[in-house]
Formats: sequence, C-alpha cells, structure tokens
Amino acid sequence: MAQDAAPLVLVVDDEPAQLALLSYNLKAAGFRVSTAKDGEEAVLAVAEQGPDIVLLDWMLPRLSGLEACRQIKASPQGREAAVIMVSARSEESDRVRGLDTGADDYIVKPYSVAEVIARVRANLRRLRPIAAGQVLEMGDIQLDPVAHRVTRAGENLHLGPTEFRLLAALIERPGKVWTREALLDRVWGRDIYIDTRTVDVHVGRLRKVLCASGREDPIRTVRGAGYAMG
Amino acid sequence: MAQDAAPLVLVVDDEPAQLALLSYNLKAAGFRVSTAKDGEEAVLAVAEQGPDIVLLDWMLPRLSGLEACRQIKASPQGREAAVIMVSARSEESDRVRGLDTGADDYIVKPYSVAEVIARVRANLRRLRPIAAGQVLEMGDIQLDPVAHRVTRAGENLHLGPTEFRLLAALIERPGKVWTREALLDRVWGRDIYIDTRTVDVHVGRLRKVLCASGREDPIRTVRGAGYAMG
DNA sequence: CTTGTCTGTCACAGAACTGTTACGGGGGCG
DNA sequence: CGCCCCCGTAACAGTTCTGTGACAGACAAG
Repeated sequence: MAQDAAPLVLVVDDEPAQLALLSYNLKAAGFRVSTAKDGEEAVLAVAEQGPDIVLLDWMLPRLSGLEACRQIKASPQGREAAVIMVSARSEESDRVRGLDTGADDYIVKPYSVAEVIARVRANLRRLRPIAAGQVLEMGDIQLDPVAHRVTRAGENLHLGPTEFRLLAALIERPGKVWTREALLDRVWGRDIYIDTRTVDVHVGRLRKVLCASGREDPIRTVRGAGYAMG
Repeated sequence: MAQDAAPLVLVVDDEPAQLALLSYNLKAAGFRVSTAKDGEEAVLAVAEQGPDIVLLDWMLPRLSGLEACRQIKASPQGREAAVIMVSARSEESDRVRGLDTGADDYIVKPYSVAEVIARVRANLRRLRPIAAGQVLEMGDIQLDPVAHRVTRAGENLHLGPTEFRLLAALIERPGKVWTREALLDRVWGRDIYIDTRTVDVHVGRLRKVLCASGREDPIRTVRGAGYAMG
C-alpha cells in the first residue's frame, strides 16, 4: 500500500474519455492517479504500484473486470486495496457476483463524478479500520473487533484503545512487518505528527499485557525495520 | 519488458549472415526477434521495444558492444532486460570487463545455435521471478520480503538488516554476477561512500548464517568480478 | 474538585549492528 | 618458484537501535 500522503487511485477503463474524465477529477480532488486500459494492465499495475483504491470497469478487453478483480484480490498488494466495480449492469445478480469476487463496492452507470469521489473517500475511510466483522485469531490470541474484546487462551485481557488498534493491525496481517511509520498511519491515522518512538512504547505496553501470565511474546521485533506478529 | 506471450529477443551483430542465422533459429524456437546492426541502433531498439533478452556482439561499428551494454543497462528498459555478450575473445579479463558493465551472461565464439538458444532460455527463466512481490526462492532457501523472514530447509535464520537486503539482491536475480559497486548501490543505496571491501565482510557474515548447520555455500565468488547466487 | 486511566515524550542502559583494518591463505602469471 | 593481487575472516571501536521506567498532561467519571 502506498505510504505517501495522498492516496493512490488506480483507474481502469478501456474508454479513453472515461479515463480522462475520472483522472482529471480525482486529481482535482487531491488524489494521486494512475491508469490502466485493460484487465491485464490493471493486475500488473496493482502489483507494481500497490494503490489504495482500484476503480474497475466491468467490461474490459483481455481480462474481464470480474476476473481482474479476482486476481487483484488474490495478490498481496491487492488485498490491501479497496476495489470498486463500475458497471452499466444494475441487476442485483451482477452486484452480488461483483461483491462475491472480493470487490468492496459497486457503482452503477450512469454515475456522477461527485458520487465516484464520495465512494472513493468512503472506501478509503473504511479501509483503515479493521476489515470487518469476524474475529481475528492468531495462536491462542483472539481479537473481536465488534465486541472490542481480546482474549489469550480464554483469559480476558484489558487493552487501552491504542493498544487494541495496534494489536488489531498486527494480527490482521500475520507475518507482515510493519514499519513504525506504517503503524502510525494505520493505528494513529494519517497526517498525524507523532514521534515514531511512541510506537515502541506502545508495543512494550502491549507486550506486557499479552505476556502477563508468563506466556511467550507473540510480537517479533525486526531490527531496522519494525514489528510483526507470527 | 514485453508482457506478451512470446519473449522478444534483440539480436545485435554487424554481420548479416550471423544476424540471419540467429534470427531464423530463434524464431523457429518460438521467440519474437528484432535486430540491430550496430551499437547505436541497439541502444535505440532497447529503448523503443523493451526486449526481454539482448544478444550483443562484442565487436560493433559506431559503438562498441561494451559501451552499448553500459548504455543499455543505464536505461530503464535495459535494466529489465538480460544482456548476453557474444565475443570471439575468450580471455578472462574480457569476461570480467563484460560482466563489469552489467552483462548478465557471456557466450564465446564459436558457439552452436543450440547453445545460444539454451542460454537465452536460461536467462529468461532468471529474469521472470523479479516481477512478483512474492516469496523469493532459491534451492532450499526462501526469502519473504514482506515478513522480512529467511528460512533454509524450513529452519528459520536470523539476518541483520544489511545481510537481509544483500541476500534479497542476490536471490532476486539468480545467476547474475554483481560487482561490489553494484551491490553497494543496490544494498547500501546510491551516493554513498563506503569501501568496497565492506561488501566482502558482509558476504562473509551472510555466508556464516546461511551455512550455519554445515550446509553448502550458495554464494559463488567470481574472482575479479564479484558475487552471484545459483 | 478529585481520582484514576490513558497517552506522548524523554532519558538511559544494554544489545545489536556496522565499517574499517589487519593478517593469512591461495591462485594466477611471469 | 616467487611475486603480487584477490579474497576470507577475526577483531575492534564507534554508532545506531531498542526496551523500559519515569513523568506530566489530557481527559472522563464520580
């Protein structure tokens, strides 16, 4: 995922006019924009650029939007991005099929530019917090985002809000090494001005709680890089 | 790099007979082929066509193969391509100079057409894996760039930050011979002023970790040139 | 207003990492 | 055979990075 200030939106459409229209307006709205003309290009662009949002047309040459979506969501970079399908088909069955392949949202043509930008913003907000619904699990640790509850080996643990979001970020992507900057973005929010060392302190506090009953430390420190779980 | 099914090979030779021979046989082997008659043409063709492989004759009019190679490797398209130098000179010093300019492989005349095709295929195999952000693998060694994790035969290895980036560079381009300067660029960063001997020391440390359990050394020292894996 | 919890920052000690140097072994070449 | 260059490695001193305890401010609840 892009770590820069402005979120990166990848626009995929085979019609140059649509591409230009969306690019222009998204840039005017403060986003960084890159484009792709067909499904294959889109999949490659996602892998290379790691956009935050993908605006994916349903009808595409070489690789249908549906299949492109599937491949994007199967890639490590794509899992971090929100995919918004754009289609002329408004039937419910298509909507279901689109969301079924992993799309995060669905826009029906004809749309207003304002609507697209609003949806992009909405999905961007939704991307930050925890994925959705289900209980996140790792080893004997369980985190329920809805109930706001954490247990280890059945035992209930008390975490502060920041520690909770920190653990949520780490547990959500097992094995991934987060840099301190990335964690500040993810846990504290963008455009925030905080010393990166603060992350260390909170990791320390989180560890203290997690290892309270003398258990093994589940958080791995990667020297010179950051922290990871699993 | 060309994304189409058939890989594109650029053949550069000033002798029409050689050009025809190689073109014919490479096409028969299923490759797309384009040609250039001298060094300047070659550099332009690389920029325009973005070939996967460049077969570059050492003796060329207007721009020597050595200089052409340097310019190709300095271009964005050329960095993605594998350059195979073709030469009548078999002396070690020339081989070193060739690899030093960034060539990926070296074929000595007289060669058999079968050998050329085999080399092209081999370099193509090496070239592919770079694209994906997946786990890099080589023999029983695995490197996960996201998790920052290295294992050998399933066993977890602990590398320092520099050793990790060093291994990542080596494993990313199997078989490629890296000069110490190139490794300093890639691993330590550009515009840095560090003794090249430092590379030796870190290679040594990396080897010690990799061969901890008495395993075979996967890093090959190319005397007078640098290091390579595989 | 008081109290307790949570949060960000700082300071400091210890651990890990890094670049350099020096020394010895080995191979190529005259 | 001897010289010279190249390479592997151990040692070292300096630097950077990390874990932790302490502390004051913010904030909400009582």
